[in-house]
Amino acid sequence: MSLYNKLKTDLQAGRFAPGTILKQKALAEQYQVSRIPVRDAILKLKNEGWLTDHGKCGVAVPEFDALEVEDIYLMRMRLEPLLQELALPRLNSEVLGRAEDILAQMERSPISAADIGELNWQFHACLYQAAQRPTLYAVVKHLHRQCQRYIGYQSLSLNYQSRSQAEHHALLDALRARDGKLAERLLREHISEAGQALVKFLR
Amino acid sequence: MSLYNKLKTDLQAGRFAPGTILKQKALAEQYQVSRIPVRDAILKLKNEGWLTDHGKCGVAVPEFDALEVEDIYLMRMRLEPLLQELALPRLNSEVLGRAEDILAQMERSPISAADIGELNWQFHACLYQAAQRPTLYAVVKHLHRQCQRYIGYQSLSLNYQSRSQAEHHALLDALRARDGKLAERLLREHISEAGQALVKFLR
DNA sequence: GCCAAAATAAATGTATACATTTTCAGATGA
DNA sequence: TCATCTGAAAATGTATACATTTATTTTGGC
Repeated sequence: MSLYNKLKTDLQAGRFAPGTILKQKALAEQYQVSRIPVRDAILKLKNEGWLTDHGKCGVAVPEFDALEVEDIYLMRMRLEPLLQELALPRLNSEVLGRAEDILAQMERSPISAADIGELNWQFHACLYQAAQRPTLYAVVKHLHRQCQRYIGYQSLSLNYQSRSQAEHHALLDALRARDGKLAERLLREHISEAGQALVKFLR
Repeated sequence: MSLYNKLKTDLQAGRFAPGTILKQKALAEQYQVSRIPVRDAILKLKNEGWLTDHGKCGVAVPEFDALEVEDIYLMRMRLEPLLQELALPRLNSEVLGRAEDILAQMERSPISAADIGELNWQFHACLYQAAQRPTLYAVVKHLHRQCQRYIGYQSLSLNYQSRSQAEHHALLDALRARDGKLAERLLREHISEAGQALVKFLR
């Protein structure tokens, strides 16, 4: 496992408080490697939003930023329905079945908060990939990953989780019925509600 | 000037044919540096779409991909009007004046194709930045930069350029008049036409 | 002659050492 | 007292050397 993965895991787990400033040398010693792999990992993590430049020297673990979350959800609300629409004609029973399986997995308790987030993405990703639009998919995936940074810290209320799960089932039904308009609306609302819940939590 | 900038300039100028496979050692010798800065530059350029992984070994200059362009313009059509709408209430005479100046610069001939692309971005960026939405702005900027890769190779027809410029003026007028609906429609059409022209050119 | 497997070559990943840049505490002067 | 300059310490950038992984060629067997 590369240092990049280790560092990302630790960031996702919240082992570095927001605002913490990380130095290459300190990280190298902490993880028992030289500074070269540290530099590589930092470069990648900066691109993914897990770290930000801190002036000319060092990188910082970004603070929580409600405005950033708002932006991300605004974008998701516009891009994900588009991607789903492009996927709709290509959704066959195999893909729909896989989506169903993932939903079933999410209902098996107990399950960690981090796993819920991952499975949630797996569910949508499985549908999105059917569109065979790598570029659009890559951007949507990137936005999801950005959200993970925030979701990782909070444990979603059980109340929210069950509503979210109901929405997943409704969405899947609409897709099965080839009701594009309905599916689009359901997805937009699904994202909107998740975004509002997260922004509310952050303030 | 860092190697990253040098390499990017050369890629933007089309000095590496699409499909070319680049090796770290070869690049290091070509640019007279060690492999460390080469690795850093490659990592960044991969993230920006200027290079793609080539199996387990080496990176490739990506081929032209009409589907990628289509995706990018579909996204831009949905994100840029949103960003402009958020910017509208904050557009003051200073920002509008700067936008006007940039338009004037674009009309000064002669001007290179690369400069037109850059000025075109400056025009929209100047308006977008007024929204003060760094996250949304960053994604839009990224999509623009991706387009540059394609635009760099073609020299736009004069016919298209004059129409595009007329659209810029119409857009600016709508913004000055605080007509959000009109500005949104004009921008969406502006992007749509640019996308269609580019996709048509690529096929 | 063709395929598989070992040996060789080449490319990338990483460690150490050194160069350059940036930071910051403390001295100096107005 | 405050701003600014300066020099040491610290951080990042880069080169070289070595380790590991991946690609290619060669060789042996069928």
